[in-house]
Amino acid sequence: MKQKTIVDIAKELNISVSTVSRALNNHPDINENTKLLVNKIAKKFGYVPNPIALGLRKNRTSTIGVIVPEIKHDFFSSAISGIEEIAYHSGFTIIVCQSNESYEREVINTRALMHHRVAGIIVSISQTTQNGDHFKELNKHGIPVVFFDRVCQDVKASKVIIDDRKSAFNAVSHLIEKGYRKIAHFGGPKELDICLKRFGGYKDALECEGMTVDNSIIYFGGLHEEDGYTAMNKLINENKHIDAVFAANDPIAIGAFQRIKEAGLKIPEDIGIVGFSNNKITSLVEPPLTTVNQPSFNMGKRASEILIETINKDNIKIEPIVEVLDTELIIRKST
Amino acid sequence: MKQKTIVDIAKELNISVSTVSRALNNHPDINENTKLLVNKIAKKFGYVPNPIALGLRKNRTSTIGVIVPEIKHDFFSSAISGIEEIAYHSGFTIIVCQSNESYEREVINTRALMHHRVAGIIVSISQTTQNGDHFKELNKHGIPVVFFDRVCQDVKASKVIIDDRKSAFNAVSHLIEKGYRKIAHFGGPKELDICLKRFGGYKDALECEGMTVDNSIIYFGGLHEEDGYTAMNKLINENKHIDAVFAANDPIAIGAFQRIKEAGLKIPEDIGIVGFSNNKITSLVEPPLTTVNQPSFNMGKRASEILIETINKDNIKIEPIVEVLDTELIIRKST
DNA sequence: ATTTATATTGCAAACGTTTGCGGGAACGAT
DNA sequence: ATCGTTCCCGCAAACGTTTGCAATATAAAT
Repeated sequence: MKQKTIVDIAKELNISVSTVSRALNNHPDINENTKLLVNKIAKKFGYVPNPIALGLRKNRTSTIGVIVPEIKHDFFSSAISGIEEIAYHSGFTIIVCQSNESYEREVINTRALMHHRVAGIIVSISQTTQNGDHFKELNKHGIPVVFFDRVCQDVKASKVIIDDRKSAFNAVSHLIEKGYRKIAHFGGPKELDICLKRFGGYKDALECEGMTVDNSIIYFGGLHEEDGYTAMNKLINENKHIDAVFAANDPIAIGAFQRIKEAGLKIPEDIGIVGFSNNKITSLVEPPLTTVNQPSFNMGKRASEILIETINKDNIKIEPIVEVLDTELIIRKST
Repeated sequence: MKQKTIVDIAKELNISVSTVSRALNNHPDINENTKLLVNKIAKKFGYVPNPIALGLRKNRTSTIGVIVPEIKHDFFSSAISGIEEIAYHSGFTIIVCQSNESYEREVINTRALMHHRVAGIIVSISQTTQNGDHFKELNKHGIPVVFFDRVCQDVKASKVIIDDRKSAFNAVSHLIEKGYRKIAHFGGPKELDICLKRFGGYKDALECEGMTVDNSIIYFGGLHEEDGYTAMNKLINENKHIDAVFAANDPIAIGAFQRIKEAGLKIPEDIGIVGFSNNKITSLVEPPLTTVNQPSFNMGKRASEILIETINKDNIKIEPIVEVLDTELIIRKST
């Protein structure tokens, strides 16, 4: 079974394809009556414009590329959900790629999307990305980019972010307020800007209260559970005395959490703990974790909206938008 | 900046585009030497074939469509991860859509992917899908489909599934073995085949031990946490005495879990509980949940592999493959 | 009646590929 | 010298659209 084309419609009505094309696009040159006729036949034929032919003609498709480090992570999958939701209602489809935290793969994906002539790209960069040249290439080809959460500082593009520093500041201030005094920090990879900012917020909070930052209870590592676990493990083995942990994200917090429980220490009495992102899981562990709510779904939605606006503005150069979404400290039983 | 095309290469070498095309495709008609030349210039120009032009010509792209109920659910996002992983290494990109458990949207997505001339589609159907006609349309257009987990029985297509009945049987048998006698079942929507099968396994296990199935402690509802919570809530309010719960999936189990704890009942002493899917979270609650491990990532991978094989076999009609992946009962502290 | 403006349509090129067919050159065989 | 092969290459159509330009018809203005 073959799809009908405008050629079929043209033949059916004994008119030219150009007239059909214009009629379908509601071009003012075309007689209202023929428009009616054309649309009637189009409906009858179940005509759907071929997006590929269109893509070839316009040298651009109505597809949005999405690159994230790992699809299966809570934060990213709900962001993708948000992106898809908006895209769907605007007639765009999304192509999803994962970089697996590898710079090389991110570059390959970016190029592949470019060659696919996507209308735009939404990306949260990989841990190992130090250089944004591949995104600058996109600009040269007129493909707009929107970053979310993990942004590339040296690329001029719209960004949807949160105030990591302030959010971390609030989280740690809360710990201090609760009376915790020896607060460890389990950070993510130093290469990641957001991790540095969260670390910055941690320092701000301590200094704000005249407390000293003690480098011997600060660790930087990966973003996963095992990283939190090993950090906590070290602390315990080395007999470092702490009474609270501020983790750069929830998985790290959960890892630390497990090691703390294994050690027979009580949360929040012996050790307080706060995570970052408000992953589903944080509300379900016992005790539930205090964490910073990061509006993943909405970040995806906003990124999608901004990108689509930019696409529709077309050639008009618009200034990049930097949108900072609100976070909220969710205080639960772990502090 | 414009991408170079084979026309540019042809001009550069003063040969025809057809020769360039054939040279790049390693056609036997072409002289080895010119092949070398063409490839040299292609490399020099950074030539990348335009997938859109190719798509138009072949009336098919190298894109795989994926339709899932909700991207953000653990099970689906890791399946997508697996799909993408395989697709990436085979030179395919994936377009991801979500049906939001809506039949209508699933149909729309299916059609949209068809019009996008995807090479094939991987799908896990929505809760509300009773009818597979939209998938049969795909067959008519020669677009292969692979179902995973939630399959459409009346459509002839490859499937990657688990043995839901047997897995449920094992889970419930385990409960019985542990000495539980009044085992409730919190099922998902009856429209969903996998839920019926899990219910079937539950019954099998009871009957196998000569126990009677008591409809008053069996509930069917949604697949979410709140559904498990309300089911458990009812049971408690109505003073129904049970000593174990077999839930159709992990979120339901977690919901029940929370209500049980709220009631001050001890797990596993007062009530045993087993879930289904081995979502990340089940290992982190206290006590960790016994559950059935469902290899989501691998299901995605296999679905992807099978689809790509089918695509590459092209016109050759191959018999649908039904692949049943192994599950494993993960026994933890909740039973 | 002639010119001018307006409304409506069609022609053909273009987007970047692939591919069936035809054809010239070189070579060996007769 | 003629023929048949083999090797290599080019022409042109095709995939489904859009769009600048030309063309026709009709109406209005002079």
